[in-house]
Amino acid sequence: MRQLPATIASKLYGAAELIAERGITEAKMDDIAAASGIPRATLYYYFTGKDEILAFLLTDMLEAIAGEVAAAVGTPGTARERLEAAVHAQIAVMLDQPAACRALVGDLGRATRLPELAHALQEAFQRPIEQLLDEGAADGSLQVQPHPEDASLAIFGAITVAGLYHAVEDTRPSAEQIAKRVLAVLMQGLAG
Amino acid sequence: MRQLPATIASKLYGAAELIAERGITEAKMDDIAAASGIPRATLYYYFTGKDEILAFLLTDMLEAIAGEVAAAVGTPGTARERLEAAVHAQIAVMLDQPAACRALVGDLGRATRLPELAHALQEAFQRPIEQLLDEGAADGSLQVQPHPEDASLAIFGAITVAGLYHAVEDTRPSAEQIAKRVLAVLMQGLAG
DNA sequence: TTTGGTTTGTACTCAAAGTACAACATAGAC
DNA sequence: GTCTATGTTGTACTTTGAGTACAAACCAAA
Repeated sequence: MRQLPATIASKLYGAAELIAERGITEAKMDDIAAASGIPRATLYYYFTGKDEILAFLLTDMLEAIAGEVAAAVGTPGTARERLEAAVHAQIAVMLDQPAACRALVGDLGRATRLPELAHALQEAFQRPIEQLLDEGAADGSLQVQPHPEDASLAIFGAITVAGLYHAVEDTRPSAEQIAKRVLAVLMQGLAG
Repeated sequence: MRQLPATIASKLYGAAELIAERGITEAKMDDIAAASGIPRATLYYYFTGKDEILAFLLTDMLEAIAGEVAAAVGTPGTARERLEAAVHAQIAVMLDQPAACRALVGDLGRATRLPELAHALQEAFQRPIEQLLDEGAADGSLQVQPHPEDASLAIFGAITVAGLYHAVEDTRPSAEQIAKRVLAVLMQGLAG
């Protein structure tokens, strides 16, 4: 995939809705060209094929999430406050591009190989969160986690599924609402 | 899709690994036939196409999860104990068919329309869990949840992502291990 | 042994992904 | 200005594989 001009990148989001609606298989290259306003030949000039278009959307979103999460983690405050900020950040990014989210859940396997995704996720999300859990254990704002990898995975899952669900359904509460509710469960726990 | 003989259904799982590895697009109908030992023409006799094969794997797994979860929920004990049992049950089902899980995350959109999945999930998982949360609030074993829908979504997400992650990676702890760790976070919460 | 569903092989059609390539546009370099 | 690189796009072509058609064989039960 060639270095992508910003104009093209932004136009592509115009096709995300289409891909989300039909799935990448039913969204023909001609349709994507029409929906994005980028001629078919140009698409093939920049991308090796359909899958790479999806891959672009995915990495774009992962980078956005990674960036926002990193920013939130780098903020001053207790580990707990920063964790809350990170959760808000991820949900905000997802709800910012609901169509891309829907397109991606539907066709994840065509955007990336799953083990690579797992790896990218670790870098973008798990690692910073694990660090936060560590720091929280130190500053007392969070509990000590015997298995921080699994804890961060559970956190990521809770956020992501909640975000995706609200991106798929259109009954969309604000990002703040969702984050608040997910955090309520994650922070307080379920036990009575 | 015609009523499927058990012999065919079971053979299909033999193709799940292939589909997981290559993705449904790269797994050609001929390959699926070869991998499952079901002749191509027979596949087309029972299924309208590739997607329906995937749909079969999905509904099969959802039914298994729904069944096990329902059983766990129907058990005697406090709501909390039953919730823990339900979590164990879901993870056990997922790790029982890791290949099908991987195949499905990769190509969810070809197995079902996403809104329908959201709906099926509500029936199979969210509803029983919400009920459990209610009962837990009543018997004191679980906290009162102001937004049980979102709470059950977060629970589902935490479990599912943890399960999928371990199904994709091959560093597979036992279902019990995973369930225990996810539950530790969910029950105790993160706050210090 | 006949009838109706199941199972399977073979041959065919057709949509669309991807490729090839030429024409045109644009912008620095000289 | 004109030359040259690279970017942009239209058009025509190739190829792959999904799905279909259909007939032959196979059962199982009436």
